[in-house]
Amino acid sequence: MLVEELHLDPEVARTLREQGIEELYPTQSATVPSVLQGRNMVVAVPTASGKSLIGYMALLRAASMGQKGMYIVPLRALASEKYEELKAYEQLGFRVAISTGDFDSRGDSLAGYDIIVATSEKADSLLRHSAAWISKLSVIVVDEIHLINEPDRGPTLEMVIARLRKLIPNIQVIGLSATIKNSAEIAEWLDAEHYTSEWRPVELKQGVYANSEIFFSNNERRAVRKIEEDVWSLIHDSLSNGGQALVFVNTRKNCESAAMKYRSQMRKLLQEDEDAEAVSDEELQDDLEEPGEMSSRLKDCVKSGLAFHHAGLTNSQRRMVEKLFKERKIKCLFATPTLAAGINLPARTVIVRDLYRYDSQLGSTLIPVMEVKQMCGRAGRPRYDPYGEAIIVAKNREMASFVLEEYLLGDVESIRSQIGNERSLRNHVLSAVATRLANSMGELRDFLALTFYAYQFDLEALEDAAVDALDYLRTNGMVTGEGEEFRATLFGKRVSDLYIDPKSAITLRKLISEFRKGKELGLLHGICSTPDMIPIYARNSDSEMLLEVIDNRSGEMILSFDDAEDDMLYLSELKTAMMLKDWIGEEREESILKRYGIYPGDLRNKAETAAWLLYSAEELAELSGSENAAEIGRIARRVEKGVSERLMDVASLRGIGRARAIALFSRGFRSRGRIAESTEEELMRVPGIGAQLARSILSQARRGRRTQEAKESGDSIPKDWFFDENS
DNA sequence: GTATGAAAATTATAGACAGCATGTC
DNA sequence: CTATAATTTTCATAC
Repeated sequence: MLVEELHLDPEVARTLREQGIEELYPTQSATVPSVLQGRNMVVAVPTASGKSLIGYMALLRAASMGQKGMYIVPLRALASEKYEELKAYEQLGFRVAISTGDFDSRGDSLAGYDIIVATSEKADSLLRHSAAWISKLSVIVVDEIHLINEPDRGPTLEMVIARLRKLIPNIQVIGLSATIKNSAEIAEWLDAEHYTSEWRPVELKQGVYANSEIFFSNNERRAVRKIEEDVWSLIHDSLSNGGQALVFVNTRKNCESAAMKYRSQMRKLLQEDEDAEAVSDEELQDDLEEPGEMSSRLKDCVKSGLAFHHAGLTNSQRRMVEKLFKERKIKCLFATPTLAAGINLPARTVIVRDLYRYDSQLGSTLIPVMEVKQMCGRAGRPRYDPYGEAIIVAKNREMASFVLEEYLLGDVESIRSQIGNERSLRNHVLSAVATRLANSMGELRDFLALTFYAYQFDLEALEDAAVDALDYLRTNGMVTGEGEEFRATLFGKRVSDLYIDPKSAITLRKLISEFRKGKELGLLHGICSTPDMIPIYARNSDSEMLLEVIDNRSGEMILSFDDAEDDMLYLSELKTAMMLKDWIGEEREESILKRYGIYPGDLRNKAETAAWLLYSAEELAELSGSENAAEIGRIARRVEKGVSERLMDVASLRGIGRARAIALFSRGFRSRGRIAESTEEELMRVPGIGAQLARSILSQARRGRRTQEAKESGDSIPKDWFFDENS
């Protein structure tokens, strides 16, 4: 179908043509006309088959009628990707915004925008804050709607959809899904049309490799020349035909060791290829320069034309690796599932090396068919590759026939609502009550009736579980009111707004009242014991050291080891707390990474989460009138930046983080005042500070001197912790 | 007693959202 | 088809 047959606004049609979209893909032709009539739609098709455009059309239709639309995605990185794509439509006069936890469009409010891209949690948070513009939404596009099946994050997505449908009964819902067994059931739940297809713009050949031979699902076979070992043979096969390879493995360690292992072969291969473009030194210097052994291994690999990609990399390292792969300066990439469902990074050849993955609950398990399909779906770059090839590696013939049967020809799993669990209900029941969506059991029931759970299973059971959650919230002072009517307390409302788990809030409350000077470790440990923080893993060999800390520093703790339900878990929490303590000490990052056996990405993630929880603790402390609020706030800011008490003054300058604060301090610039008295030339002699930054911090320091005193603020008014109600 | 090396036992294991106020080389 | 790689400990053997 041609774009002009859609009878679009001529301006919209012209913009599409400018992007090279003249003719729609079959998937789009089959769905866009209905979408443009305002119908609900669930589209379950492979990745990279032009799903997003279906959503964009719905958003553009709404915008051209003066209404708002929201595009909901599961990852921050995806939000940026969609935001960049949607910005192309700003020339039509529409305004596009992005809103995620770490990045917001400039401007005070989202009210002035026509299209808003947000993560599911951010969308939930916006709903909790009851922004007035929400009622102006006329369409939501839910990308990767099958993630409703995720135990941790699925409930949020499901609740956001249910809430928006409750709030705006006529809202148009576009659900974009991977191919799953029961996508029709999702469509029925949403009163939507249902479309599913296996069509892709690039042909995909899927096969199993065993004994130097690939067996394709279409019954073709191909022998692969064996070079040293199986995986390298497959990579070599693809690369020597001008392709790129993306190899999925099951652990970070495997990911790195595989990349390291093939460096020399890769270099040899690159030397034979004349038009191979090497990675320049500047690129290596600027963007991959991070402390730690992993970072130097990564640099080593990139120089050889291959790389690894997992969540232990910092975000800048990840973006850099992705960019180099897109530019074809990296020919072969080993990845954990980070790349399976993440941003769009296709390769000619996808190799699935491992089908088993360790699960802390179940031990070693086969990974879901859906996930393998997602990985395989990354094969074949539209417009560049003639076809894509996805190959699953099997140990032997028996395994190969199992793989063919179950993974290549078999059904994809069904998805199930996950909101029934305790954690999900205490979170979302609180938010429903706090936003006045549900003021009584009847209203709560009406709301729950709109969930996929109620559609798929049974509203009665859900209601019973919700009553339990409500009791929990009541006994812990977050919900009040007897009998039929209930409402959130001030405490409950704040917990909902801060977006923390009610269970975390209860821990924070204890920490706030029992925190004293000298109990920083205890505070940090308490933060690490909340369900919102996933602690770093404590190895067996860490136990001795950790138990010693418990013996010698029990005075610094707030939650004691003796009361712990799970000893190993307590040790993990304590280890995480100690890592954070070092982070806000002046320990070198490199030695922290080594001491705790973690990667730079983990350190940043834990610090970010801890800073958020400490900020929440500060807010709750203020709410209760606790005198600990200010001190907890200071620790929150230190964790955010990773600096010690004495570095705080210098680190409060914009552009100065951990490393530069230490560098400045050690060269005598110990305060903003001291910096204000210096010159740009002097500052530039400090490593890591260039001309631009020197000018910026100098002017900040000088300006800051004048406004310092004005910033002193008064104490908060003490309020009853438990029973103070919403007005 | 101790050096050596192979075999056996043990250890460890993917990912990533949110508050709030603004922006480095 | 409830895995596997890396690391540490154990143990047999030779000197």
